[in-house]
Amino acid sequence: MNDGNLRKAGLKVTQPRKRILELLDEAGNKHVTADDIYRVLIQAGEDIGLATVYRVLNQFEAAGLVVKHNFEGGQAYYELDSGDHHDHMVCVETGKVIEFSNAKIEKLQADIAKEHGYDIEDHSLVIYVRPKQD
Amino acid sequence: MNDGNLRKAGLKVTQPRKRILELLDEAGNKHVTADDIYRVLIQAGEDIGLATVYRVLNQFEAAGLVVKHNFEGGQAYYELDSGDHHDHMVCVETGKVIEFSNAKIEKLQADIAKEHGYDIEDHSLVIYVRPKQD
DNA sequence: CGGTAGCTGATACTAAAGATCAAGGCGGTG
DNA sequence: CACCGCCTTGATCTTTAGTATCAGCTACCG
Repeated sequence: MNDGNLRKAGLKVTQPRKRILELLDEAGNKHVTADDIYRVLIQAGEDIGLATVYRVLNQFEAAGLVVKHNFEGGQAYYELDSGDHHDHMVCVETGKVIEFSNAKIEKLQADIAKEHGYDIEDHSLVIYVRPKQD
Repeated sequence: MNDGNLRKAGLKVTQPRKRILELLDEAGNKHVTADDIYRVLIQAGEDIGLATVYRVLNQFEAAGLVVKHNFEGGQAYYELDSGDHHDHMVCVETGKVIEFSNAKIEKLQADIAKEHGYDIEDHSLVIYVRPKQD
């Protein structure tokens, strides 16, 4: 199935890599940490090392299979790269993460970079929000 | 001079706190890490502990005196809070950091949050760029 | 099948940051 | 202006995220 993705990335189709890819797929648009993945797999009786999880996630990122986010709080969060770029809104009360994308904002960013003589390589926009109350 | 800021924050005006505040002031809009500060102060012959630097920076942040940025790369960067919010553009080649602010982007963010039933608490926008070449 | 290059898990290690605690300094009170 | 309490400090230990190392294993090409 997804094995093709691994092959295309020049990675051997091994048990740990398949499992991690599956798990990321199941997670959908939930964002998980390396440790989350490790604990779920251990719980499931897999014989996997934490180092492998970090290694594999780095390889996946380099291969463009996953995207790594550095929200606040030290740990990196990962999600499958769905292809369409999006930004994140994190609720500071519930921890919920909402994805969104807005073409105008993207455009404005490109403009600003150009004004300063740069091209955009990448960007990270995180809006920290709290439930509207009135 | 700046001692008032410390007092207002309910912090005793001590040598380390004065030194760190001075140093942040001198740094201007350059962004420094806790370790940068520590090394400069040690170099200057101060008798200061790294733990103190971290502690004081956290207190400053809580007091709203400084802003903490989590760019990529593990270390947190600090700068004096000038009051006017701005975002950052980081050159991936030179490491240069450019500050900018754009009212339209701010507005769009507020709109997006509202659409989803949230109010903005804070936000972080970092554009990673590289010099335009043609 | 069999060889080998690439992968894995355990473990040791590094770096950023926070916790602990005895000793010291700030600043209010007299 | 000297004293004393309490906040602060520096040294050090601990924690946490992530990387490096390396002997043994495994996918996959023939």
